[in-house]
Amino acid sequence: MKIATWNVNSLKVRLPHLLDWLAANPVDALCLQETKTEDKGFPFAELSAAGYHAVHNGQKTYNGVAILSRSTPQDVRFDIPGFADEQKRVIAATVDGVRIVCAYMPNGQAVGSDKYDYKLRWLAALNTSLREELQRWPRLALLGDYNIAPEDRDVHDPVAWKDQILCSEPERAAFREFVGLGLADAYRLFDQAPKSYSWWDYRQMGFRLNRGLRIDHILLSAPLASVCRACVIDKAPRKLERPSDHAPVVAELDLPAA
DNA sequence: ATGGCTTGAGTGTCAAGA
Repeated sequence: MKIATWNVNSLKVRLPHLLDWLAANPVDALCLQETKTEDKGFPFAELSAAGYHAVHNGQKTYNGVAILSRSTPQDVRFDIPGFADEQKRVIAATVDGVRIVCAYMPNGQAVGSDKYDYKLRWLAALNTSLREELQRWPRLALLGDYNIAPEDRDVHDPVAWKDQILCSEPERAAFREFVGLGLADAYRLFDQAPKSYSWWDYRQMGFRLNRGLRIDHILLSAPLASVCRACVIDKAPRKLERPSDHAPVVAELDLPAA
């Protein structure tokens, strides 16, 4: 079974890239972030033709998350239980017996801003909700755009980014709190090339100069981490014309797919 | 350089991303 996450930065713009990528990478579940559309603009028909079910927590202009899957998604849940939030950032579903939680975590804009406070409250609320989710579904994967670079090795210029948004210590502590739930960073279960990132700024030739951050992650509960065989960042779509600024991340699990 | 690109909204430019 293969599971993946990709912040597409507008599904309408990126649909051709998405369909091409799915054809070349037939994963069993794909989490999307920043669909930036409501259901009426969501390409259910095109994805169905490509062999994928889709569940979507949509929002116009900003945010919006979806789970695509080959098998029928079950027990679909939206948002964070008990956390009042107008922003559509979470959708969860069970696919082939694996609980898939798709999250577009807040950016936070700047350390100390109102949005930063919201980010930290949001991260704490998600953590609380995952505690219960794990009780019910021990085989759980938390995939998405975390908007957190967990360590300095996930940052192209750790000195310039020190204590900045995406890299601040409270954000990194929140990431470690997810790990503290018993989740493992799938990417770090394996040897990886240094300077591996999942996002590059559109400006200043960020991708060509590999000025990036690793902020898109797949965290796996212990029963899944123990059967994880590989985790890769696929930079190919980032090289296309009009790319998303994020690359997909894929984890391969030694589990039967439907 | 509260900048640079990109998107969506909407037809002016601005908010937001990371």
